[in-house]
Amino acid sequence: MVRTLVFDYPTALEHATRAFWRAGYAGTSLRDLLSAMGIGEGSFYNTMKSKKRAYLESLKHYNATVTRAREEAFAAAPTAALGMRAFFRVMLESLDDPETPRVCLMAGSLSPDVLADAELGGYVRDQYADWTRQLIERFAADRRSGLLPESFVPERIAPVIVTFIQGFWRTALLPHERGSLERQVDAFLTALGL
Amino acid sequence: MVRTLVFDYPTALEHATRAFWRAGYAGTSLRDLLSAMGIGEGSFYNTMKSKKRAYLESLKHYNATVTRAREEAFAAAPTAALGMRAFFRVMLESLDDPETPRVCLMAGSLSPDVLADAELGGYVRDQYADWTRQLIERFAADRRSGLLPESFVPERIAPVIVTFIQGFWRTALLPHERGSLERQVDAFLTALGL
DNA sequence: GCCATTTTGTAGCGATAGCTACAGGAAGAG
DNA sequence: CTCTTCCTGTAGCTATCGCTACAAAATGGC
Repeated sequence: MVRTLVFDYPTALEHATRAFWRAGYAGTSLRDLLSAMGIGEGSFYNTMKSKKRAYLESLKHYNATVTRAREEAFAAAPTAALGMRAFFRVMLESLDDPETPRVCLMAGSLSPDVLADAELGGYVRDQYADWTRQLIERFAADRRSGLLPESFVPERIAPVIVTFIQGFWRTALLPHERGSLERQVDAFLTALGL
Repeated sequence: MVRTLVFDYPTALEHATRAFWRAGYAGTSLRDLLSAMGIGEGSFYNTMKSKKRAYLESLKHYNATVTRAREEAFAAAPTAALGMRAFFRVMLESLDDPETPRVCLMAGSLSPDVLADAELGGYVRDQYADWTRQLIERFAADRRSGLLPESFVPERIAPVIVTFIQGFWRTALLPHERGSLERQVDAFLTALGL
């Protein structure tokens, strides 16, 4: 080794993630990204090699932090039903914070431009498949324990929840009075028997 | 008047609509649009004046045809519950047609780039507000007739359906075996009591 | 202190974005 | 048939896209 990196990689990745989080993949230009990260083209292409890879790394970082916090809220609850409520509560709370973009980086990745790329699309698809599977397993466990009725079929309900969440983030883009989305979530989960 | 338009405006608008429908607002370049419409820049800016206005006209045309067909399927059914089933059936059938884009132009307009523009965003917001109101009124009418139970609160359920539909079109972007989305819709509507 | 190696900033690449200027052609009015 | 009016195609505008070439700067090993 001869010369060391002058910038802090984790910090730069964090800033890149927030830039993508705010404006999406196509909506964030390389110049936007660089000014957010506080580095120049030279450093960027030396470590990231492409905008696409930067997005992939940002997605992984996002999932390791933001998504993880939601999953932990879900897992920490005593029942799957309460876990689901906790999961949505974390999402709703993020909408109260003006510093946090009113979108989800993962939900925003369910778009034609991201899915068109083989590597990005593959990652996103895998993540959603994993996530759906985790929901199913947790619901199935609760059903075996008698915490959920026999009529509750995890394989049927889990995908509906995943789909609703995609709609949730779209709806969050529209102006809403405080509590409107919260009521929607409550009505939705109540209808599902959660 | 001295010289008449050499191209057919309705046909050109139809082609423009399909181009936007396929690739979205930002995803459709002016060159894409022109080749789809079969006209040149001169004719385009003479009648459309801007890409933004072309998109707005395309949105209106889409709503007057595609969206209208869905709403008519909803309205023609004997009950709101059956209407909702019919509404989703029209959407699901469009997914079977390889010629039809696996997206909804209106749902795709619920995106930051479209909402960022005051005129486009205003139109989209109004359409969604109108649509939600129509759903509520129809549900309320059925409830008064005793076709829906007292526990069914239209103001609570209608927004949930609108949100779910946004997620539906996102989920439709992912590869699914035939019937998977159909089962989701059935599970969702059944849970809502429809 | 020097050298080898890596990082850094600058400057600019070709491609494409949405849009405009404008000459030339077509058609109704007289 | 001519004139006036408006439509149409071409050519090119400025700006930005993601990315690269490359020289200068910086640092650990010796």
